Amino acid sequence: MALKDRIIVESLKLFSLKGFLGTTIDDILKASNSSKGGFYNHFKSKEELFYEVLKEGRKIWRERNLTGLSQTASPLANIKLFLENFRDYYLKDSENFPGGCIFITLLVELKDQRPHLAKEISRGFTGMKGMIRRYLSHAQDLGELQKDVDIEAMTEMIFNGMLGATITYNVDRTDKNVDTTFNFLISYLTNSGTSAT
Amino acid sequence: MALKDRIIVESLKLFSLKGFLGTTIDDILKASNSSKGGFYNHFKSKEELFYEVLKEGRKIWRERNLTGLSQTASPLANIKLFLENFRDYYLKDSENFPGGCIFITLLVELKDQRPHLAKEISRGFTGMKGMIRRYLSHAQDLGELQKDVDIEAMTEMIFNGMLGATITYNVDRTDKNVDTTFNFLISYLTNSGTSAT
DNA sequence: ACGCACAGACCGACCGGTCTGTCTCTCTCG
DNA sequence: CGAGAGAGACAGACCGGTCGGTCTGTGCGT
Repeated sequence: MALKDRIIVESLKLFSLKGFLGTTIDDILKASNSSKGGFYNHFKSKEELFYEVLKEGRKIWRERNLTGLSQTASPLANIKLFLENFRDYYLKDSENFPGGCIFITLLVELKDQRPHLAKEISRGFTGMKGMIRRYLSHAQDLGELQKDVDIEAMTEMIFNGMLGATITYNVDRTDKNVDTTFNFLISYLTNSGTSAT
Repeated sequence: MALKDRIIVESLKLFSLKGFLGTTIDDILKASNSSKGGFYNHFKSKEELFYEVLKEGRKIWRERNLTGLSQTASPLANIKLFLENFRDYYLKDSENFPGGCIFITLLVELKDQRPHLAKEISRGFTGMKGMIRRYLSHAQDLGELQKDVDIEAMTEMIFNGMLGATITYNVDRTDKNVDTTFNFLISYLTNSGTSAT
């Protein structure tokens, strides 16, 4: 693998563990077996690396969470699959994210210290929340969800539940809590369906 | 106010905004209008300050969240009051926590960089989750909650929902999302009660 | 006169970033 | 085909600034 890619991949892991400001250039150089000259030949600053790492992180996020989702499947099935993907293939991907979800780590670290970088991260969260809302709304339109379900409240609840479970998992690294939360969300969706048993 | 207290109070705000490692001694000295000599006369290291700030933060947390809770009231009423306290008096306390909940900020920052400090923080979260579980369990014993309610799942859901909503609020500072989430949790508790309307 | 509370100069370590130099690959021209 | 010039890739010394922490000194209350 070429140096530039090696730097990005190793930085992704380091940022996930120590954040952006907490990771030094020397940390990155050691992990990617390079030097200052090698680094600044490919990136004009640490901040430019940030954007490239964010792009790579998002690519992996999509691979883990969006595989299997389809236009043809029902919206309700899609959102359940998304929750399962997130739980089984994203959260527990300690290969790419040894310190847990990199987006939360960076968002919390940078929101008041580098607002312009944090803003870029939060666009991803806005997008994810929008996706949840669209699926729910579409499901209700198709009659898959009961008419009296409050789409906005359910969106917030699913989103915040996922966020909280992610942090809990990042900290204690046990499956139990996160599995319990995701199972609750999935079964709540099932019970809100029109063919609830 | 004496210098030591001034340093602790200002550090609380700064830690909430920039984290522990992101806040420099000079930041603290400027905010508390002091000098190196003044600081190290009261604290033998930055890490010692951490513990004192954590203690102060917890004191404020208890003041905001536990007022009104009583042994005599019903457990279900207590947990609902707790949720309202958290939403109205703790989360929105930008006086003491201008950067949002200090415990989450510090936990995310330190979990892989200063594990022994993070461990101390996470004890607080464990305690809060235990409190929720005890209230729910007690409520079910008293017949306030339906027998088929899964206490463990509900505990995780409330806890993770609060956690997620707190981060969401820290980032976008709008009441709407957090209010929606807390209203959902409170009404879900109500609907799980034996006297549900 | 003694001791606590504080001020601020100072220290070695480390930060992000620059700069010079070397090595190697490729393209050009006789 | 081969010599040499140019360019990109990388190594590492170096720079000014900042970090947490130390040390000396000073003023003040007792």
